[in-house]
Amino acid sequence: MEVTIAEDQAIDLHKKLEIFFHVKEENHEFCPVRDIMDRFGDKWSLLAILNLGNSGKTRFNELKGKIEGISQRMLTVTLRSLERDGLITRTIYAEVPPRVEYELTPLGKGLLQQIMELAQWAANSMDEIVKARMDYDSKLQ
Amino acid sequence: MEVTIAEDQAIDLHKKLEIFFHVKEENHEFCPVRDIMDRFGDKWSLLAILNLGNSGKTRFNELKGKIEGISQRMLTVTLRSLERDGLITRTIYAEVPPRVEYELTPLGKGLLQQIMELAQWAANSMDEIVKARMDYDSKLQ
DNA sequence: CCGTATCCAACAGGATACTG
DNA sequence: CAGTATCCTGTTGGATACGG
Repeated sequence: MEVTIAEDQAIDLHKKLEIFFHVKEENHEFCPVRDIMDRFGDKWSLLAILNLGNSGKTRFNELKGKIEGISQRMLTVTLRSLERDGLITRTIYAEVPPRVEYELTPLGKGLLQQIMELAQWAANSMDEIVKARMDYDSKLQ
Repeated sequence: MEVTIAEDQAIDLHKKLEIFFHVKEENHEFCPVRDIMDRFGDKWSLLAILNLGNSGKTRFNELKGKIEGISQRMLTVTLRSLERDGLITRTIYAEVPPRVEYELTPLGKGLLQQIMELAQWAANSMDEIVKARMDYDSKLQ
């Protein structure tokens, strides 16, 4: 029974890969993995998404406090990029002092789900990776 | 019924986020998202994993041909890094000319599954992102 | 064939100072 | 408060040449 499930998953994965590579051949310019990495492979985007997911509607400096180590410049750059891609909204309130709030769009929440899956895999696999790395390094003297 | 499912998912996601941020607080040095990006946020790692998943056991230059645009240097660097983390194996055959084959480990196959999920999300969301971007840019004159 | 070594350009991103 | 502008450094990764 377990074997059957594993086999089904393997077949399913292989089909996905076939589709994926087929799409790639049809349209030479279109490669989802490259696109993912180009858009979210920077230092701060995923962390911003994650914190907005956890906190809901959040102000600029509030967010800056939550994302440890980010500079004001990079938070601005990151948020503008996410806004441009339709992953977050930016709401300006005409007050003094000014108030600006950021929030995930439905699209952004979809990405958050994917990030969480990946983060969970990473969390679960971390021990194994660290162990593999130590083994590898120890064999180089 | 649909609403119930959506609510369940929202609750599930929120629980995951709570756990995630709780872990982060307990161990200040441990942040899966940062770790993911540090390890796989480079230009070539995910593409290498993806191609090894599609092709199975693959030789160095064979892989170089499949990953469009990668230099010899970067393929070496990328493969070494993945090997160090226990995601791929490197098998050297004592022949002339030398033959070296790379293959995903079970751990690497697990990562592949995650990548595929993310790639599928990206593929499905690409139209929406492109549209959002065009809207954003058009509003800047 | 499968690398390593060296050099170098491009760019991400940090520090700092200034504004509406 | 929420940015923008400017400068500057470190790292990524491409090109090239060479070695086992």
